Amino acid sequence: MTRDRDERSDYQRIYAMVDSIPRGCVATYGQIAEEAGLPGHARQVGYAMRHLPEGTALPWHRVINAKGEISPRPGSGYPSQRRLLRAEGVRFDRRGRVDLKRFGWKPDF
DNA sequence: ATAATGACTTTCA
DNA sequence: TTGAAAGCCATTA
Repeated sequence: MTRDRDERSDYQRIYAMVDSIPRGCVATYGQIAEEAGLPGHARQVGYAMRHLPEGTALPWHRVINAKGEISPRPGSGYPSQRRLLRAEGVRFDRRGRVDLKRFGWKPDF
């Protein structure tokens, strides 16, 4: 995975950003990518998440797409993410969408 | 090396 | 409001 000498490269930044998301908040892929210094790399953020091990301590469940919904990923983890977010105080509306206006994470730089 | 893929985003209809 | 199309770029084959 090209992580032999570029350990603190893009992926590490992405992971750091995700890990910096406060509890009870959510951030979009594009937001993370942009704040991580990777404008337009929203997809790569998703790639990074997909490569995460199952036992990761990273709060990947706080990362959602621009629509405010959970991104449809393969396998089953959708209900898990929904449950985790709800356990943190994030409210979902009828359609299963999160109000980014209220729960959207504001990076402090 | 090129081609296909995807846990995205934005814009237009 | 929804949905389709194009743009985007690292990763995979």
